[in-house]
Amino acid sequence: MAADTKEQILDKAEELLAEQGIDGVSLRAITQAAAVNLASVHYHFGSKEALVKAVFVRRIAAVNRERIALLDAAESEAGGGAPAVERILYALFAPAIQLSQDPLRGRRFMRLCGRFYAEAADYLEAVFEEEFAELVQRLDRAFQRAAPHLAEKELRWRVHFAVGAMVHTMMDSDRIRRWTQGLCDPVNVEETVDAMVRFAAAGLNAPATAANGVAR
Amino acid sequence: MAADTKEQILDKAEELLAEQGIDGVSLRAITQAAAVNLASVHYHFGSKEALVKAVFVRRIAAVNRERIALLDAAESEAGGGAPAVERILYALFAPAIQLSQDPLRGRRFMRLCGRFYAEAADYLEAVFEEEFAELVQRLDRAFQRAAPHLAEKELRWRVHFAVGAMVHTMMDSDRIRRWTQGLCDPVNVEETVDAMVRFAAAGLNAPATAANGVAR
DNA sequence: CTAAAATTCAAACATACGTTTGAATCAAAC
DNA sequence: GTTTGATTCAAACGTATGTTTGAATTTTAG
Repeated sequence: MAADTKEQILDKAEELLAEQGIDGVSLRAITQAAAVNLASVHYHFGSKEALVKAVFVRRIAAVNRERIALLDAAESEAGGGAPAVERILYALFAPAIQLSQDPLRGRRFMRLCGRFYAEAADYLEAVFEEEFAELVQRLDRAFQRAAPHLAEKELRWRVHFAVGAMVHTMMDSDRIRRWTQGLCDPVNVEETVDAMVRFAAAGLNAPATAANGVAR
Repeated sequence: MAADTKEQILDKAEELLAEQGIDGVSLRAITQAAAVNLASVHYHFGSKEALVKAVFVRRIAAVNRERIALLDAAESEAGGGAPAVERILYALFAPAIQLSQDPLRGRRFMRLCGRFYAEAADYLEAVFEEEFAELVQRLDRAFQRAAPHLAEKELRWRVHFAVGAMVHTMMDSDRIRRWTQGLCDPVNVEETVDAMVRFAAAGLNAPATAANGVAR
C-alpha cells in the first residue's frame, strides 16, 4: 500500500490546504483525514514544506503544459502571424479554470492555486518561478506581438491586471457566488472563461494614450 | 502611556501582519517589535483575533469613506445622469492605491489589505461584510446605471474581474516590480491607478454579446 | 500626600505543532 | 521458511503559540 498512502496524503492535503491555507492546517489533520499515521508524511515526503511543494507541483505542471500546448496551437494556426489576444488569454485562463469541471478535485485545486499564489511562502517562491518560467516567457513574447500598439510598460501592466482577474476568480469562487446570490458561479467553466477572456481582451486591446503608446 | 502602547501595538502589528500574514506572525514578535509587554495585547484588545480586526478596521473605514465621497462627487457632478464607468472605477481604485503614497505605512497597508482579503479567516468575513456593505451597494447601483447595455450577470462578472485586478495589485507589489525589473511599480500611484482604470474601463465597456446583453 | 484605578511586567500555563525514534508489521526474494 | 528491506505505528521530544495570573508600577483624583 505504498503508493496508496502517498496519494491519500496528497489528496487530503490538497483538500485541506485549499480550505484552510498552509498555516491553517496541521499534519495531524491531514493524516487523520487520510487515515494514515502521522509519521508517514515525513517518511514519504520528508517535511511539511516538501509535502506542500509536492501537492502544488503535482497539478500545476500539467496545467502549464496544457497552457503551452494551447499557445502552440494558436501560434501554428496563425501561421507566421501573431495569434489574437483572445487566443492567448484563452490559453492562459482555460486550463486553470477548466480543471474545475471535476466538481471535487478541480474546485479544490483552483482555490489552492490562488492560495499558494497569495500566501507565497518564501520556500514556494522558487518552485513558482521554476514552474512558470517557460510559460511566462512564452506569454510575454506572444502578447508583445499581439499588441504592438502598446509600450512595454503599459503591456506589462495590462497583463498583470488580467492575471489578477484570473487569480481572484480562482481564489474566490465562494465569495463571488455568495455576493451574486449564485448568479455568477465559477463552476460554470465555459461561461466563466468566456467572460474573463472578453473582459481582459477588451482591456488589453484598449487604445494606447500618447504617454503609453509605442514610443518606447 | 496608555494610548501610546495601544498604537505602538497597532502600528507594529500592521507592519508585521502585512509582511508575514496573520498566521505567520506571533504576538511575541509584535510586542517585541513594539517594545511593549506581551500581555499588553490582551489587556488592550482581548485577543489576537481582536487585534487583527482592530488593525484592519482602523484603516479600511477611512478608505471606504473616501471611496464613497469620490462616488458622491462623481454622481453630483453628473447631475441626474450616471457617472462614466471610469469615474466609478477611479472612486474604487484610487483611495486604496493612493494610500501607498506614504512610502512606509501605505505600502504596508496595501499589502495587508490584499492579504486579509486572501486569507479571509472566518472571523474576518463578518468584519468584511460590515465594512463593505454600503460601498458594495453603492457601486453596484452606479455600475448598473453606467453600463445599461449589460445583463446583470455579465456586469457582475466584469466588476468582479476589475476588483481582481485591484486586489492583485495591492497584494503583489513586490512581484510585479520584480517580474518587470522595476518597469511597473505600484509605488507610482498615479501611473498605477491610471493603467488600472484604463484596463478595467475597457473591460467593462466592451460590447455585450447576444447571450450576455440586456435581455435579462 | 494618599487612596484608587489603570497599566505594565515577568512568569507560568495549557495546548498544538513539526519532527524524531525505535519497535512492530508487512511484502518480496531467495 | 527465512531473511531482507520497505512501510506503518504509537509514543515521545522540543519548541512555539495564545492566554492567564498576580504582583509591581505608574497614573489619576480627591
